[in-house]
Amino acid sequence: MDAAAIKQSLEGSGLRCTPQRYAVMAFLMDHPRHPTAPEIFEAVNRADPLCSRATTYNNLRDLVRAGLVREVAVEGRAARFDAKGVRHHHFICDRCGNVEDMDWYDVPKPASRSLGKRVLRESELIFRGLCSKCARRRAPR
Amino acid sequence: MDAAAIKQSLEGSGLRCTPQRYAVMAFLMDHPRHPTAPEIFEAVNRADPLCSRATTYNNLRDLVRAGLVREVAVEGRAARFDAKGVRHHHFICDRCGNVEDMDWYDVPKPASRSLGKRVLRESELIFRGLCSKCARRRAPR
DNA sequence: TATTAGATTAGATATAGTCTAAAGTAACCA
DNA sequence: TGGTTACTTTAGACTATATCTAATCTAATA
Repeated sequence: MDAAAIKQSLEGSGLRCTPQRYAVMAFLMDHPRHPTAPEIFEAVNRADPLCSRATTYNNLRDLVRAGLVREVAVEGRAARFDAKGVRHHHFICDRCGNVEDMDWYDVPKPASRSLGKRVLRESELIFRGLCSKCARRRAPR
Repeated sequence: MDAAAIKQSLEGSGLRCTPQRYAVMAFLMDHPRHPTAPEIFEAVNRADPLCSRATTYNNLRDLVRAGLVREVAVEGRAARFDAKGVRHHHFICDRCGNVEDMDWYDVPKPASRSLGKRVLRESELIFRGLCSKCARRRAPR
């Protein structure tokens, strides 16, 4: 996605396109591997040493609020983020903790009785097991 | 679940039943609301002020490794835990962040082509939206 | 241009989790 | 029983992650 498109999606969501916010968004689109907040900060701050931690975190929050970015549900202590692009599920490796994307498919919704008064917005799947690298190590040949 | 049963499940998993480990396990069984690690520590430490933070965290790790406790995948910075009992999915409220249990049902597995060399152990669902309390506040009446 | 709302900054602070070294406890075996 | 060993706990230091604060800057707009 090019600069103009990013700018447009920010402004379309009511966010000013500041250089710092742009940098966060661009990094997320270039790195669809669910980077952690510290990784994002480190990368953005390396490119622009004046961009502070607070700004990076503020922008991540703003982008999530605006619906342009998703915070990924994983265990582990650093928050992980994902620019919303193609829908996908997640595979979390039991052993190394890596989070990988899995093809999207629709999931049967819960019975409305079990849903109660809750308002359902979306359903995502988390698969667990061993990623291909760890599976290879575990059962070599 | 009574004391003997907890003791038995610990020892059946190769863990000594120490007073501190027992306290963590008993707290999790009594509070199936996915408490955070700090909440667990605070409760256990209140009952037994000598039980240290390191011990609580070590025991949580041991219980997860032994398969008696599950670490719940949520965004947010404090780890949340859940004694393994009845299988269930999770509903996370967009607004207040609370994690609630949802009835279990089996989920279609991913195509083996998309799975590749990964080894799948389990699949769990995360529903997102508004919990009943927040839904009421949002759309009163 | 003046006003105002929104953003950014550095650094302090808060919160969560891990590590260390010493001491304590339980299992086991001669 | 006593000795050996592996496991466990403890307090507190330390690290990592995230948020807050107050001052300053920037951009939109009247």
